[in-house]
Amino acid sequence: MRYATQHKEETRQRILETAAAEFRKHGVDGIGVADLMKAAGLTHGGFYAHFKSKDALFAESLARASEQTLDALRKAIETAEPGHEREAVIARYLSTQHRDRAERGCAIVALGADVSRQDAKTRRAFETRIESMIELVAAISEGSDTERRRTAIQTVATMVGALLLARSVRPSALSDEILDVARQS
Amino acid sequence: MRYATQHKEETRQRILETAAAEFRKHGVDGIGVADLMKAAGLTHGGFYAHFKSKDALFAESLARASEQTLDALRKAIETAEPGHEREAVIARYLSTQHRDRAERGCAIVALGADVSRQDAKTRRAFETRIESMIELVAAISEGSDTERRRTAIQTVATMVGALLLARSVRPSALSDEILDVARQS
DNA sequence: TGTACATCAGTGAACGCGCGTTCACTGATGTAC
DNA sequence: TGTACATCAGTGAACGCGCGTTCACTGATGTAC
Repeated sequence: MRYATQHKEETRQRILETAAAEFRKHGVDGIGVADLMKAAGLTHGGFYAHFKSKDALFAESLARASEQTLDALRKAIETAEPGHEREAVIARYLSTQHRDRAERGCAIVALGADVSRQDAKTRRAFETRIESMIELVAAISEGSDTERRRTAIQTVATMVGALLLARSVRPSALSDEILDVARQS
Repeated sequence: MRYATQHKEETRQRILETAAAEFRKHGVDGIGVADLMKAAGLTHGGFYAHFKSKDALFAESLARASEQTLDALRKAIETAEPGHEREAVIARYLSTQHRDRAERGCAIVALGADVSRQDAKTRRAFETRIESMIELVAAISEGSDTERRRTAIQTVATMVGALLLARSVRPSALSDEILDVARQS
């Protein structure tokens, strides 16, 4: 099947998009190339025409998932009532929807532990996204530059930790309580 | 090799202890039964005389790792200068040693995402440990019962999130900065 | 305009390998006599 | 006290299976004439 020039690139993007979701849902080692390709509507044989290896796909999927996380953050800031950006971001991040849909959620919570076991190159790429996330939150925080950065790091840490905790004990009263309490910080 | 009555139980405990460390280091799917047994100084064949399945071992290892995390917390509280328990706990949890030794560290950070993908029974068992951790931190916090609980949940969430972040971007200035900032909350 | 051909994205069988699990066996040691 | 035997924790070969990866092939479509 010979296709138009952009067809292969479209397929590649579809695999990447699918993988970014599936890896978050199942973890790096929780899903294989064949199932990933099936989820993208393809057979496993074609995979290596698009990616060098499963590891390479994971590294790109992590970048994609991180960018989606940052985009969701930016969107929450944009659509928030002026002066209430911080609350809007926190409410969205610590919502039950975010807790219950790991495949579309924060890459840090879903894949952070997996990332810490990856090679230095992958971890460094991840670092730039963490830095961007901190900067985004700092921009909607109050005080001097130093204070804003500190607040941002604390806020991000609390949100990430609360979501991880809430997700690991879900569903339960404790899970809801953790989201509630963290939302009010 | 016929052994003394307690010998088998000792071996079982050794496997469990090894697994609690190896799972934290590599993730549930990152290490297999054969390597686990080798790390415990045994061959893989004997595994099923001690545990029903790898899943069953993981569930028990998770409990073991969680108990170790709680014990470390209790020890930090006990050995702290009276009135400075909270600071001692936080300093210990957010130390570079804890960041760099996942296999001996907090089960939530190392295995939280894996737990969220386990069955309901395993998640419920994990919940009781999270609850204990919150109660332990609440006991060294200030204010009314309600305030102490809220403070504890926030503190635990921030510590967990900061450690996960610091570990995933390690080693870097950002990693150290996250630990520093979170320590001062 | 119609036809033959080249292209190449995607298919699916096959590869070696390591996984979780099973099982016949071993051999050191407690026990019976 | 010495010897024969039963026990059973641990061994290591073997199982089917799914993994990541390779590769000969297919067949729809763009292009050349």
